[in-house]
Amino acid sequence: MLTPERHQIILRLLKEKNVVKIQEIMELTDTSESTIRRDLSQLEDQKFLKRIHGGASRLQGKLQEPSMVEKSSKNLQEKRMIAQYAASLVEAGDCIYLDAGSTVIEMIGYLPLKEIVVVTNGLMHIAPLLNKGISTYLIGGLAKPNTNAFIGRGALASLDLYRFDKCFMGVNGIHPQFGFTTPDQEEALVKQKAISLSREAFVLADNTKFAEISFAKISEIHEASIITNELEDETEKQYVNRTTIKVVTA
Amino acid sequence: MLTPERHQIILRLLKEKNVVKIQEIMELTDTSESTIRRDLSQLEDQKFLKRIHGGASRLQGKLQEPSMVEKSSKNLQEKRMIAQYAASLVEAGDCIYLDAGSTVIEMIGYLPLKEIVVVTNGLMHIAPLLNKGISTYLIGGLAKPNTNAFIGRGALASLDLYRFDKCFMGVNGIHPQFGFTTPDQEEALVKQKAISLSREAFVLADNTKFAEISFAKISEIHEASIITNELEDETEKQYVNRTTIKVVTA
DNA sequence: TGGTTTTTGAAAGAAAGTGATTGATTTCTG
DNA sequence: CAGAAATCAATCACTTTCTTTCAAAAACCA
Repeated sequence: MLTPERHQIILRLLKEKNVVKIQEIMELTDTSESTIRRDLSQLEDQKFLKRIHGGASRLQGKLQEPSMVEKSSKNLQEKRMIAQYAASLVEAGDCIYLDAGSTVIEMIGYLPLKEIVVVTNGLMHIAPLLNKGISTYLIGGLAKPNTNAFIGRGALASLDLYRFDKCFMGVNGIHPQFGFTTPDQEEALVKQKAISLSREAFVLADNTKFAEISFAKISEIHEASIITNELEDETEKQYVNRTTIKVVTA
Repeated sequence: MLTPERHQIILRLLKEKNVVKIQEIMELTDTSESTIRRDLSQLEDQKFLKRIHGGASRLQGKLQEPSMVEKSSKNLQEKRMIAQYAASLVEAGDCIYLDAGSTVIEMIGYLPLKEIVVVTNGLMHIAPLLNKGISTYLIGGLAKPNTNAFIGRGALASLDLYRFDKCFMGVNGIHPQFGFTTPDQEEALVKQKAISLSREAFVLADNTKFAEISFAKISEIHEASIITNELEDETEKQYVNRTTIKVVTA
């Protein structure tokens, strides 16, 4: 695993949890303690986090925001392009599943108004969906702090009540060996189950995501499509050669 | 448990209660007295709190939170009194159900922080519960516009996964013949089911509510209590003669 | 391919965190 | 006010985590 990949994972974890233990990162990245320590030192030098005894903590204050805001706004337009295309796939009468996550949430604004039913595990999706007058179901389960997603046994059991025409999944990374990845195993289980209940699965991923726990081997998704923006080289294309890939351009 | 996590917990406790005992923190964090003492010393050095005999107290000054900003509504204060009393019934280790609704939501601020699990069907409850660091489960189901409650088949099925020590229900009205009432049948079904899964049921009702579809005949609730503020006459008391009634006064 | 640089994992001693104990101090109670 | 109970600071032994160092493995480059 490449160094910047690990760094991404660490920062993502921190964003969700405020505090991460070294032990935790070791397990997730399958690397040694030494390596993680070096990573944390580097990230601390770059002012991305603060090292603490036993791990690292997010540094709160002004220094954090500019980089994050900058990044999100830079990616936002690309996310919207992807989201808009994904939304165009939804047809009248469809029952669709929307995964929690920032890319998927952008779909809501572009969804057609006609007679669709949406099921989701994303808390933040509810308000905009209801605003559009769309029939909205939330699956139950344990509320996961900071990500506002629902996971766990309750979530899985609730999912069993539904069948979907299409599901749209967010993703943290795409890895040639592990498939689609996310840093939280519980979340991975929910994604996995939703996919299994859906006739077609679509994965929304901007091209920064091609670089954590896998929730589905690419080959396991039968009718999967990855919707992304421009890929920079052929190396990335090899990751997705077993699925349809739709590249959205400006 | 990492040091900053404990510090977070301590500060959160202080934010709620102004004063916190060492004993209390020990139980909540499952650490020794020595450790908590050290934590308190550090936090005092950082000017986050003031140590006092037996624990710590919030230092009053600039950093005060605007906790009682919204005293405006007369009804709100009565709701809060009722909610505060109801919250005081919750004990460490309890698994409780919180009904959607404006009176019940006021309970959240008064809930004890120790090791409780909350299950709810109220969308608006999630954020404040997570803010307090409480383990929070949402039942699934159809999102009902405007009330932000979850109802329907999915909600009922999700409920089946849980058992509650106590449940706290909002109510629209109390009627001598029909019992507790609510205008939406679907919501009534959810309330009914939650009550049936709970060892004890509490109904929160300010006295304006005494006069729609019943979700439970009063006699059907075995261990029910109504928590209300002052009742104005005996007529109203007759409504509740088959249950415990707790009248909260200022 | 062969040499250089970078990355990695392991090990040893240093540092920090933890829990128990002691005896002093404070608070409670009759 | 006096004895009991609770709380406190200081210390010690123990555990975990940290830093430093070094050699092996991997990646890089000509």
